[in-house]
Amino acid sequence: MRTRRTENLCDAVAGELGRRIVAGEIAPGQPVPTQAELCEQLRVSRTTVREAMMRLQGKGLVEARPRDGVRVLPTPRWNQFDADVLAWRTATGRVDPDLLDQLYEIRTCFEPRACALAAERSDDAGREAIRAQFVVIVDPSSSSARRIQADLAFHLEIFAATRNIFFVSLGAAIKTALAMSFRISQNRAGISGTEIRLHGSVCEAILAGDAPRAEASMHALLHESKETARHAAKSKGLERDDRTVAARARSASGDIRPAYERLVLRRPTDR
Amino acid sequence: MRTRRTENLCDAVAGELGRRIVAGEIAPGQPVPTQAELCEQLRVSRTTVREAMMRLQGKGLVEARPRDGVRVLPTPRWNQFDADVLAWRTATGRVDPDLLDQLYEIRTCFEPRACALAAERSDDAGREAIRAQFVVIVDPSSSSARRIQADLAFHLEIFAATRNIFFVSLGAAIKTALAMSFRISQNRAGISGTEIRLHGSVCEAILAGDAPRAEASMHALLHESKETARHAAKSKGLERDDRTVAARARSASGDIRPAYERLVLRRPTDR
DNA sequence: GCTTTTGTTTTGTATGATAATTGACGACCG
DNA sequence: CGGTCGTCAATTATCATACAAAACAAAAGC
Repeated sequence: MRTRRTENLCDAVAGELGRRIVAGEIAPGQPVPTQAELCEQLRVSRTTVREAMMRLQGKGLVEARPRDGVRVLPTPRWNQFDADVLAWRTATGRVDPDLLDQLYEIRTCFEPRACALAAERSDDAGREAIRAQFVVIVDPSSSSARRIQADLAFHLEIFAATRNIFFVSLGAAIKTALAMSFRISQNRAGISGTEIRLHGSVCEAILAGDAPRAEASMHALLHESKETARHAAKSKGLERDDRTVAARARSASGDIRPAYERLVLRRPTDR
Repeated sequence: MRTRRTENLCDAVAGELGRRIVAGEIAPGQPVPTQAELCEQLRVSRTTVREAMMRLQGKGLVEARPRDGVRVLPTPRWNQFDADVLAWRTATGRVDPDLLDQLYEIRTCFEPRACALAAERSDDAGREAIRAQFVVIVDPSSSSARRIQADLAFHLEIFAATRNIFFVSLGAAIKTALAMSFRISQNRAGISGTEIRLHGSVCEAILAGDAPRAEASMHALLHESKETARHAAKSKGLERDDRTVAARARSASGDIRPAYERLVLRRPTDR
């Protein structure tokens, strides 16, 4: 794997504020605490707060103006296709059924067409990458986590095979939300036989270069998996996943300092 | 209109660097000048350079590491659906035919389905907004600029009518690129009769709540307009548009200071 | 009553100092 | 000869502080 660079302070602060905002703790139009207040609350310098704020500004979450402070922008201004924003939206610990529905709606636009393009344009390496992930999915000895990972990679490899940078970027953006969706679906029952069969159909069609069938199969797969996810989300709203639960607890308590310190594993200099 | 807040230094620097990067002046994997060098080149403080860098980092354009400096990430890591990134890509002054093709490819995924959803879900206000823009498009007395603006608004209103936040956000992201595309198509011949008719067909179908027809009409419109744009882009690559040409000239000369000063209309303190 | 001025609050920018990270190189040891 | 470890230096990361600029509000002056 890649060297996992230690998350720096600015990342942590941006994540903290970003999660608070997308969770709706500060309503659109409302002001975020002033930079001076955030310095105190989070025990970091104003430089760091400002750098974090710049990130949020770049994602369209907030807007700053002198004297008025920093205010949360209306949700249509948010860059919903930003990987961080989408990840923060799924980090609340509970499943947002609205998000799930809207996500399937756009996936239904994209993924069938991506399959068609992949069938037409993929090279040997691309096809092999897709096939390899499918093998893991059907392998009965795969653990649940491993299968979820492969399912995710399967979809991402299809995007990569389209040779259209927008599809690739879209995959990266929804990656986290996709993983959440898969976790919900495969909650404990594991993946259904129907879904495995449909994955196989998609895979075969792409390998065979059969664009229409690839498109149709993915369409069917999305329909099937949407129903599964919806049922799973309704019956029980995903309650374990350590990091997520911790985040929720912190968020509920309103206390950020201890959580922040846990996050970066050290304290800023005490004076 | 809205009060156009004066662009601040950090915005200008982020834009300058962002444009350089997406224009390919610094290849992926290559290092951006160090923050100290950028301070000198752009005549701004390191604070400002760093804040701009944070914005670029948030968009996945670059990654910073101590000792190694800031390096441009490979293009698949870029957030291609970020409004700024897409705007910078279209700010080069010349039309990138590859971008145009890929853009049409994703629009073909999205927009027909958006029309179907709009036909199913739009309320009176939404339908009226779409109709109003169509009226401007067909009005023979509309100026070219006005018609381009209305064409853009027409498509954005359709996204808004889907009541799916992802479509809305997508519209905002591709807005600038869409405008560029329209400018190319309507270069001097104006909008074609066929395109006007197809716009009408889309509009009617949505107002009538006829989802399949709305979808099909938009599909046809995209096909038609793609051909038009491709021809226009081939025959002549869009050569006027003051701001754009200025940006290209600056970019070619490699001199950034005068351009930057023009941008913010004043000099930083000379000491 | 209207305009102007002045003040206040908040973000914006600059500067300098110090800490942390990490790649490169070389010393040391097996 | 080869590998491991430590030292050094370059660069970003963080902090503290000061002042500038913008925007709004209230007071002052006509």
